[in-house]
Amino acid sequence: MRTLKYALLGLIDREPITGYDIVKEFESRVMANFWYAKHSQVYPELKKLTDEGFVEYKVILQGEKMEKKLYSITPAGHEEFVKWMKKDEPIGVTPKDIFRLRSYFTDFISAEDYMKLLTSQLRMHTERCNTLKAAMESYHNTVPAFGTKEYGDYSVLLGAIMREDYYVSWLNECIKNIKGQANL
Amino acid sequence: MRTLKYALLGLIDREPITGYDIVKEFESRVMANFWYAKHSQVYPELKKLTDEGFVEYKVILQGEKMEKKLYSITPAGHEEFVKWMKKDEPIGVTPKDIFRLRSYFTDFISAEDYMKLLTSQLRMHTERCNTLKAAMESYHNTVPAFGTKEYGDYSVLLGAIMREDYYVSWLNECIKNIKGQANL
DNA sequence: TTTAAACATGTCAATAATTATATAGGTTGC
DNA sequence: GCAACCTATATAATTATTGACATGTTTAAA
Repeated sequence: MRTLKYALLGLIDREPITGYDIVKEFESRVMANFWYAKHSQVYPELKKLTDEGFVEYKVILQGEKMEKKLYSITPAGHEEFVKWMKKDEPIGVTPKDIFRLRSYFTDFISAEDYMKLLTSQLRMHTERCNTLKAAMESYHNTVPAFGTKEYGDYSVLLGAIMREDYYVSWLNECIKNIKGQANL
Repeated sequence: MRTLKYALLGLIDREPITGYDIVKEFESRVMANFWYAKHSQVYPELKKLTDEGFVEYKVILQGEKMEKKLYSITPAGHEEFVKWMKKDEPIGVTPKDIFRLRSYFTDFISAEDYMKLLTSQLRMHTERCNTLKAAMESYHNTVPAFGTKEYGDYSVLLGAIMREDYYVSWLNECIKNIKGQANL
């Protein structure tokens, strides 16, 4: 399906951007909540998109010698991206989750050991949740206007917070269930 | 990290099982909620696990001629699996989500077109959610005892329902936000 | 001034995962 | 009898992803 292709086209369509800055976007608080790629995947894909005529670049200088490639979208690239944006896709397989895999096999672990894992997960997800909620505060309880970049940011941030909230709830539910049975 | 390895070891550790039935487990209502693999990934992995001495198999006959391999765990395999079960791992990167990628780029789509996608997603996730809730009814509001296979099933099913519930809530929130702005 | 961190781009090998192709036996119902 | 579907295993080709290797520049702080 080559989804990375569309992630790159979208970013480049917004404004000209370098490969390096694309990677930084993937590492950002907002984008990392639903997509990411390492630079070793991004640079080859940019090359491919250039070959296909969806993007183009001009070399600019940073300082005296250091070159960077500023990518921008071509008309063909914009068309390709907008076409993909409108496509309604089936939800497909649910994402993999290693901790759930362990939870499924709890018949091979003691309640004590599993409880340690649960509380550790709870701590980590609570922390991530708090980070996301702190980021949300910059919106001051106002939903940005649809059609702006800010609305996209807001919308996925809201989704990420809700996801972490539910995960924390699930972990708490598991802890409660086991405590109710085993007096730990 | 070779997580598939541990998914297979766990299934085989419970009771001897064929590759075909492992694939069926991955497609089942319960396991598909957190892990899956195609047969083309499972068979080579089983071969590898056999070479490594973590599992072994005996050939049995189905009918007159048809052979199948019944895999069972070795002591080394059991040890390897239990060691992994106790391992506390960082939560790592959040799972990728194509619909969220589209939501992030809503500045390239009309409110009408995006609303179509939202309602379609809502329909699909609601349906999945209802299927999961129907499966949950078999527990008759009773949490199975920790340490049983049933507890593992219950625990991940609960998590899956909570996940779909939150996703539906997020979609509804998005729909509400856009309706509030655009009078669609 | 030197040095550490960030900027900037790339390739390669290995692993992980998907899709497609191949083969063949077994069961059910019409 | 045979078609449709399920059981059962396997490989090939392709795509996705990671981690390591490789190289050099610029900036800001110590």
